[in-house]
Amino acid sequence: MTIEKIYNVLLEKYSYQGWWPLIHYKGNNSRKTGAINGYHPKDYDFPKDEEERFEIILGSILVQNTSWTSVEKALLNIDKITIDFKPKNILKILENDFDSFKEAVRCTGYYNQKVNYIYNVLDFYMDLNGEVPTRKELLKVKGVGNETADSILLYGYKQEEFVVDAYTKRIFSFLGHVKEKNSYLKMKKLFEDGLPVDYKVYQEYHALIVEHGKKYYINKPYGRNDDLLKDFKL
DNA sequence: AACCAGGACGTGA
DNA sequence: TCACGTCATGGT
Repeated sequence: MTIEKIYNVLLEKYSYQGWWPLIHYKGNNSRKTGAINGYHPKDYDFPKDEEERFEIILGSILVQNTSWTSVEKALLNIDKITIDFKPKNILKILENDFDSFKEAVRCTGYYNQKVNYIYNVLDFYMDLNGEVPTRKELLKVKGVGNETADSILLYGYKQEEFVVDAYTKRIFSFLGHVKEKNSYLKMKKLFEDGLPVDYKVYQEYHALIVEHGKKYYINKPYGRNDDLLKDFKL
């Protein structure tokens, strides 16, 4: 009940976020905290093809504990050394020009392991043959944890899987909806139980949480200046 | 000049 | 399970 109410407050305040950003999407989308381009507010009909889907998957790995500005740079770097973002051709770059690829993603940090993670996901993706992966299958891939799996499913496959991130934990523990150290799955369930089962709502809510988190939940004590959601504290 | 970023993994209690 | 160290570049 309250979870849904907070969604409406955030949407009212920040409006539509247009996640997941895609580097080749050119629209009327001048933006916003730490973001550059590629957002597509109110349009939930993504990904439109395999290239966009795999760009989302690549981004979900690269953005682990990293700002999106760095990820966008990396994606543009990759774009320069590949024909397109089809997994087949990304794999080709990895096999034929490993060092260039590594250099392309260096700016996102942890680049040694991220390159390996990307290879693992590629390998996994090829075996799918176009099928939609299950959450359990995704989690077996080394480099894909809870949040990355849910991001891939929610934004890459329009599956109703709510994404929980660090800001989600900070905001909703500040509000008193969860205990400080609740497990990922417990928090995920809180949102999935409190919302209509709709991938568009899930996509928008997570993006709004990040936007709000960037504004009030970076510096400790978290939420100190959160004038927007203070009324919802339990 | 610490501190954080749209985390995940391996280890040892 | 759970707490903690590690991975690393770029911003503020």
